[in-house]
Amino acid sequence: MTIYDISKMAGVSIATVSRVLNGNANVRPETRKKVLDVMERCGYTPNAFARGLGLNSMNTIGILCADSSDLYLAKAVYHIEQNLRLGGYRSLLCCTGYELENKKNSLSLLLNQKVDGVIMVGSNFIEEDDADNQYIRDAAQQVPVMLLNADFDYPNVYCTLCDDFKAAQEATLSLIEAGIADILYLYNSRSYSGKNKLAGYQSAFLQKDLPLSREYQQYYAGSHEDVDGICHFLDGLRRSGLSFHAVFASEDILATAAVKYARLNDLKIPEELSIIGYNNSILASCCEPELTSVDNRLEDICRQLVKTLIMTLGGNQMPQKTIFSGRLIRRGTTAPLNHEL
Amino acid sequence: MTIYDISKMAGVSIATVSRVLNGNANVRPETRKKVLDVMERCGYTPNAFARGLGLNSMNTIGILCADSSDLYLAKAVYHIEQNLRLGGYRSLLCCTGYELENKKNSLSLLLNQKVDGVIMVGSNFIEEDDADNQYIRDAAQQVPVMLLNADFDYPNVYCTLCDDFKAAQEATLSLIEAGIADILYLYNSRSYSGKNKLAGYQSAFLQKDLPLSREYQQYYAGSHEDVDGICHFLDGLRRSGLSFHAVFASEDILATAAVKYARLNDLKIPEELSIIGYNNSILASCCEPELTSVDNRLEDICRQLVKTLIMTLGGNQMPQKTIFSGRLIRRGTTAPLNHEL
DNA sequence: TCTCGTCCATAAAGGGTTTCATTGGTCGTT
DNA sequence: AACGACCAATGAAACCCTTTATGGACGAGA
Repeated sequence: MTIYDISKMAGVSIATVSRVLNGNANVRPETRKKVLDVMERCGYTPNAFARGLGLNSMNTIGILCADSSDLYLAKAVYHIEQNLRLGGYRSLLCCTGYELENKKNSLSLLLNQKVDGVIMVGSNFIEEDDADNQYIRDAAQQVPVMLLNADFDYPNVYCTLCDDFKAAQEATLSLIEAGIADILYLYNSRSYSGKNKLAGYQSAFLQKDLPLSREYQQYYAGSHEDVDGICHFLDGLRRSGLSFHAVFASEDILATAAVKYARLNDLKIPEELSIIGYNNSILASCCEPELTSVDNRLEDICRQLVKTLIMTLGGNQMPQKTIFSGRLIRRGTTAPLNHEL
Repeated sequence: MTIYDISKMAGVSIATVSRVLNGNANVRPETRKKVLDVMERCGYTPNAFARGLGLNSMNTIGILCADSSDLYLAKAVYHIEQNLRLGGYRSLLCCTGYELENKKNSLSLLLNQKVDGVIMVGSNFIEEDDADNQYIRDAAQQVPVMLLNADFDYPNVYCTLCDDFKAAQEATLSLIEAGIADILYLYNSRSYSGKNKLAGYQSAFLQKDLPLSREYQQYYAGSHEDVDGICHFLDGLRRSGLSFHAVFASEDILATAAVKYARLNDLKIPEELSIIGYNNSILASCCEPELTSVDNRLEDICRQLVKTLIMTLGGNQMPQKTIFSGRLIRRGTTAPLNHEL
């Protein structure tokens, strides 16, 4: 069942059928109806490959993400897919892992598949050594490249992100203003956004004229999902003599581990240990007490990112950077406002 | 840069170039090398659309899942994508939500896109009223349809699943054998696998000649992610006079809420309340104590499912049903083996 | 009559795959 | 040595199904 069959049955040429398919205005209403009727009757759908060949597009966007089973990335992928589909695009998902070589391979896989655009989910796609980012610049030569939560200045690369610096600063300030100065910053990523969070934490101390100690900025190198490992890590810090009355974590899972650590060591939350997480994920509500966490506007970011992409593909000029403000969601692991210890 | 350019530069016909591209054996090694050299030098990659048109396939599989931000479904999608990519296939992701109409729409979206196969992730794709499942049968007419954790008997439909009945039975038995008879079964899905779990729970009571009470089988209708809502739900049950010393939940999130409920009510785990979850997700390790949970072999299932699909696409005859056995992972929310209350 | 729009058809891309025919060489037979 | 059978390697051309540029037919208005 091809466009030829339809054209014959409707008594018109294939060009007219094509015009009907593509909503071209130059078709008399009667003709249009006739063609549509035949299509309907035959259950005809145009061949997607032939269409792709003709239009050089199958309305497909490539989504790159390191690990779509990660709570945060999964949510991002979900919202992106939703928005893309509503905009008439399909989502080709590619999980790359965290190694540069794999990221490059996955990217060229998508480009070979002739996607109309690429979305990179997570700031881990920006490499430390800028020379390594050539693969992004190369891709941007072919299609628009959208970065979620990363910042990269290059033509045809569009960034949509949360101001993690400010959000982290605000979260840290809220702890300081509650009278806590020994705040452990616990993080597990040195990506672009990871760095910004750390910088935000640091800036809060500078702003309050408090001393900043390297020992209070701890990087956890283990698996994202190893809650016990994180607990032990915290335990090790305490045993090594580090004393802290608050933990600010770069991810909810780290904060969750901190809650568990407090539980295991009979520390009262928030009186003896305040905890702030990041991402405001479902883990926040799984904790007892519930986690205070930074909401980094993932849903808004995804919506805006896809909107920018679709507009760009439509030939519109769009801003290359959009920044959202995070916000602190106060729950049970921090003292309520106006509360003095 | 087309196959014509390459053929000219290499001094062969396009047929030969195509043969080289597709690994056809009937090409002299020197000729092959010559062509490959030219391709390399020109950085040539064949046009995916043209290829799709010629082969009627772009090696793409459609993945349908209700909500890829759901912890469990996200993991499934992740493993499926990994295995597909390793097998040389691309993944077109489509999140459908839980409404039949949307599932149908998403499915025809994928079929119009001419995917080589469809994977439905989650037993919620099987409808209660079998007439509604016509959309699956229709799809199976066009491409192989793979169901994850669902059972559906129809030509060209392949099912890979966990024996949830047995796993749930085993989990329930382990509680009974620890001396607990008032076991609340808490579930939030009436899908195929949800029903099997419930039946497994029931059968354990029958097997032990214990009375089975409707009141101990509670369906939670609220949001998957509303931990507080679940807590309140449990609280309501207790207040209404229901007494239970164990909770067996059809999902870890429900079990997590039960842990929280115990915490809020100062119930000792597992002495006063034993809890078993399902899926053995990361939530299990976020709890304190850690959740005993049923591991339903998701990773194995995904691997097998994709293997079956790829073999089927390769023209091999494959079994239409593969069943894995779940296993109970004992952790802190149940009494250790040989422990008598 | 000439011009201009509207509607539609013809045919040419678009870039591969694949069938079929052809060539040239190897091998076995007589 | 001559011949035919057979096979590996290759090329020409058909085919896959659209989109779209070009231009023709036709009717209306000047």
